[in-house]
Amino acid sequence: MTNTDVAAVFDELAALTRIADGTAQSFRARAYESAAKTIGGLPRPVAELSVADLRRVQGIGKSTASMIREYVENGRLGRLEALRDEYPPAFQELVRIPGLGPKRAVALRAALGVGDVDALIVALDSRAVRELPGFGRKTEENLRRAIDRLGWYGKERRTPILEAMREAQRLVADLGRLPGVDRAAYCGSLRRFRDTVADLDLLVATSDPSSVSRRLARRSWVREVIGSGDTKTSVLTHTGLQVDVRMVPERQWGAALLYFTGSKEHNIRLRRLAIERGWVLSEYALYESGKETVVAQETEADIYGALGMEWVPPPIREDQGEVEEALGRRLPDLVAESDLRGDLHVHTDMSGDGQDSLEAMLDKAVAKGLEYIAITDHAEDLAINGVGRDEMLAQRQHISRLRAHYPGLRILHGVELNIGRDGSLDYDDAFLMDYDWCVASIHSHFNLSREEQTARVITAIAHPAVDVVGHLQGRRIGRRPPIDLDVGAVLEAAELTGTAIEINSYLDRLDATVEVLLQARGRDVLIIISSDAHNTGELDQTVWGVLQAQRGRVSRDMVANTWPVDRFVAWARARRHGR
DNA sequence: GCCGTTTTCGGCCCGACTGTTTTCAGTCG
Repeated sequence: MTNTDVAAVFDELAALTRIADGTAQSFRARAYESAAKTIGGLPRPVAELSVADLRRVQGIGKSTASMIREYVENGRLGRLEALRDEYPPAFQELVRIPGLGPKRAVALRAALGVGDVDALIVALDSRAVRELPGFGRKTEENLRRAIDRLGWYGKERRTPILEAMREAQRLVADLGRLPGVDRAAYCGSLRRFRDTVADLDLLVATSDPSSVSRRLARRSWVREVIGSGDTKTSVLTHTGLQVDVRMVPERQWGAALLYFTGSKEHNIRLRRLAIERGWVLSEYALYESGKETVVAQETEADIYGALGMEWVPPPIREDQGEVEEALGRRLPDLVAESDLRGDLHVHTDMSGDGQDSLEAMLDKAVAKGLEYIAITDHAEDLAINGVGRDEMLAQRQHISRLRAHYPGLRILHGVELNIGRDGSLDYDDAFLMDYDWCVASIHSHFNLSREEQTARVITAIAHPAVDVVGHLQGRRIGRRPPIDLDVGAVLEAAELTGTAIEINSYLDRLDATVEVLLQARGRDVLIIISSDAHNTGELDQTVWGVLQAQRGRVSRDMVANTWPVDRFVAWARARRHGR
C-alpha cells in the first residue's frame, strides 16, 4: 500500500463528503483533500507511521490519523464505504453536470427519486423538475442542455482524461509491483491521449498470467471482476471505471502494445500492409503467413520498421493520413517535450490560487532547464484570486532584483488578464503596455452566443498588449463544454495580429482543443505550450500539453516557446513596441 | 476536520453570476 493509494482514498472521501455536506466549500472535505495532498508528498511510506507519527504531520489530526491507520490495517475505510453506499457512482455523475451541485442533486433524489442521469432525463421530460422549490423552467432547460451537450447517458458515457490518467498511473504502478509482473503500461485511447476514454486498457508482461490474474482480482481497488480468462481479466473499479488487463510474455510486448493502443482503424491499415508482404500482424507478433516464423514482435519500432514505416507517435494513430506519411518517411515534425525552452504562463502564491513562492517557481524552472519564463499572476478583475496594481508593481521590482540571481533564466514580468463580457481587459492600456508579457483568458460568461463569444475573443486578440490567448474555450473536460466560438474567425484574427494561441497543459483543460489545433495548421498561427502552473510540481505538466499538440499535429516550428531565448524575446518586444 | 490559541471554539481566500426569489440559494472559480 503506497502513499498514492492512501491519498486516492482521501480524495474520494473528499468528493463524497462534498455531496454529503451539500457544499463545495465543506471544510471537512477540504481537510480530507489537503490530507490527500500531504500524504501523497510524504517522503516515508504512510503505512509505516503510527498514529502519533501521523499526528505530527501538518494537516493530519486525530481523525485523519486514525482513518489512515484503519485503511492501512484493514484495506478499507468504514466512513468511505458508507458514503459509497449512499452515493453510488451513478448518483455521483449527476453532480458532474454543469449547473447541478451537491445540494440540488440531493434535492432531486429526495423529491423525485432521481438516482442517475437517465432518471433525471425522465424527470425533466415529465416536467416534474420545474415544480420543485428552487428549480424552474430555466433550470429545467439548462439541465437538459447540459446533459445533451455532454452526451452523458446510455453507452456514450466516458471518463475524462484527468480522472483516467490518474487512475491508470496508479493502477500501472500497483500492477508493476505484483509478483511475477515484469512490466506494466496503459494503452488504448488514453495512450493516444484522447480527451475522454470509455475504459482503461492495461498491458502486463508476465510469464505467469494465471497467478497475476488471481492476485489482480484481490486488489483493494477492484470492486467486481467482470470476466477473467487465460490472458485477459476485466474488472470494475469503485469509481465505476472498467479496466481491461491483458497479460503477455515479455517478448511479445511490442506487438501487444501496438495492438492495444489502436486505434482500430490504424491497426486495420497495418494488418493490410502486413498481408501485402505475405505476413500476418496480430497482438502477438508480425509473422510469416503459414510458417509461424516471427518477423518482429519485441518493440513497436521493430514492427513499424519491418513494415517499412517510421514509428508513429500514439497521439496520431487515427488513420488520418499518418500511415501514408510514415510509409513515405514524411511524418510531421511533431513538437517534443525536450523542445520546450520557455514557459509563459506561470502563477506564484501572489495569485489567490497559487501555492508556491516566486523564488520556488524560478528555482524549479532552472532545475527543469528552462531558458525563459513569464510570471503571470491573475489580474484584478478575477474575484478572490486576482491582484491589484500595487502588488503587481511590487512584484515587478522584486523580479528586477532577482534577475541577478538567475543568470541562466530570462524572467519576463507578465500577467493573466481576464477577458470581460465585451472583450475588455483589466487595468488600463498604459498599465498593460508596461508588462513584458500578457496572457488573456476567459474566466466568466461561458454561455454567451457564438457571435458574442467570437466578438469578445477577437476584441481581446486585437489589443496590442495581448500576446497570447490562454485556454481559448474555457472548457473543463467532463464538467464544462467549450464556449461557442467561430474558430476560423478567431484564428484569422490571431494570424493577422500575430497573437499566439495557448495550449494549456492542465489535464482537464487541454485547451486549445485538437479541433482548433488541426484548423490552425496551414495558417500562420503561433502556438504556445504552457503549464499554467500554480505550484512547482505543475511546471512539469507541459508533458501533457506536448501530447495535446502532437494530437493536433502541431509541428515544432509552430511553437514559439521552442525558440531560443534571444529570438523569442526579440519577437515579444517587437510585438509590444512595433505596432 | 485541522489549527491555534484568547486552552474550548471560531476561523478556514469569498465575490460574481444565475435563477430563483422578493432577499437569497446554489454554483463557480
